[in-house]
Amino acid sequence: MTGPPRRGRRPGAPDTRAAILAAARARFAEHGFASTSVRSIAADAGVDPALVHHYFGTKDDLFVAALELPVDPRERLAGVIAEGPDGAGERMLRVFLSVWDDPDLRLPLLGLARSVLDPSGQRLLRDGFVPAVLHPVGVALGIDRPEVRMPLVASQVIGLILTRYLLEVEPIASMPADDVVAVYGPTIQRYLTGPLPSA
Amino acid sequence: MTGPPRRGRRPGAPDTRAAILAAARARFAEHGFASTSVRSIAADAGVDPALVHHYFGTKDDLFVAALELPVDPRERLAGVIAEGPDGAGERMLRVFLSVWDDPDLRLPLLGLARSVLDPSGQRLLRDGFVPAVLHPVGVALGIDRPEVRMPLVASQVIGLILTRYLLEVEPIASMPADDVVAVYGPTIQRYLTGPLPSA
DNA sequence: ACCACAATTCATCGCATGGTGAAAAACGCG
DNA sequence: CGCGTTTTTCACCATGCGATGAATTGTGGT
Repeated sequence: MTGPPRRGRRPGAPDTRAAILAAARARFAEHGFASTSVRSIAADAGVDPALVHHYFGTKDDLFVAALELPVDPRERLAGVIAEGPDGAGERMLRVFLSVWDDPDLRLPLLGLARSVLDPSGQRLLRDGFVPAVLHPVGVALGIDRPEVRMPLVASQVIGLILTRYLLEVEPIASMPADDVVAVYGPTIQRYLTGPLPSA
Repeated sequence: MTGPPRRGRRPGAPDTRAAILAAARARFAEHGFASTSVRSIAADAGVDPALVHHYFGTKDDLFVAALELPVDPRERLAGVIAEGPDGAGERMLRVFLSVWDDPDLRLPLLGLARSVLDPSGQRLLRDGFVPAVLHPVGVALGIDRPEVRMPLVASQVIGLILTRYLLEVEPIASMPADDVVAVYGPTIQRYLTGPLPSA
């Protein structure tokens, strides 16, 4: 594969890059995009701010580099679809919880979620997550009026994520995943297959 | 009542104050606290930035002045309590919707909600709204384990408010209030009086 | 007309931010 | 060693921010 002599990555100390990425992830996760300064990230990484800009470009570039998700969330939802609409609410919920409890995904997701209220994140959620991730699941499940039902699902999932992981409202934040599924599962299920007004 | 000669408010043009307040409300509602600059507010009001600081003090002072709610939200919830737990979910929902549809409250509430993810707003919601507004309602309703049930209610209400008024996810954003109540009422009701895990 | 006081503007200060380009230090290889 | 590349730092720039205090304008009361 490596045609030419492959001379990249010579010296033995480019883990600084990783340090910067880690610091960026932590900062973005805790304070969101707008309230995070490149300088603070550099300080956390013990590095000159210019170096940050040297490795990753602008602050936006750093943001997407730091918050890039290792896996496509849609893959994880495949299992939900396979078994049809019965119990799909509970299964979806388990997928979301397992994703958020994955240590590799936690910080990137927090970073994205923290920035959900400024314009870019707003569009990402409204024009990206709901129509590109959630809606297809509804279609694949074969439920009626997915364009109505999936936003309803989103409204509860967003509320849950927000209270559990961002605001850390007790006792939701420290509730075992099984209890969360037991409480919210029926809600999601009702939004998926229950009655709708003016149908 | 006015003991001394009452010499206040001499000239006939202090509606500039009101203009500043209106501009502040609009800006805060659209961009939140952090992303709003005093200068932009002054520009909107057609006024020098220093004047803003002259009337209202610091930016934080302006924020609380602009977002002061004309009424105590708890008053509006009184009617919900009176009739007991039956149908309380639907009644609570109607109260929240009527509050958010009140033109006088809309901008202040949006301003508060937009700032819900930075530390101050986070505390306001987690340590203020839930324990000081929602929890007492649960206690007054006489339901069991209100410290668990009311946060559940909060998680759905927050998700609904967010998708309907902040993110404006369709079709939730343009759904008639009656339909909203029909969809979410049973959910809230189940959180109030339905089964709980490990009880 | 004059004066006191409120309303408003001007000119700045100090600070933090994102970004840039050139210089310097560290390092591997021949 | 000494060269070339990479890594890292230094010294800046332009901008936008919140805030301050002095000056200016406007207005009403007497």
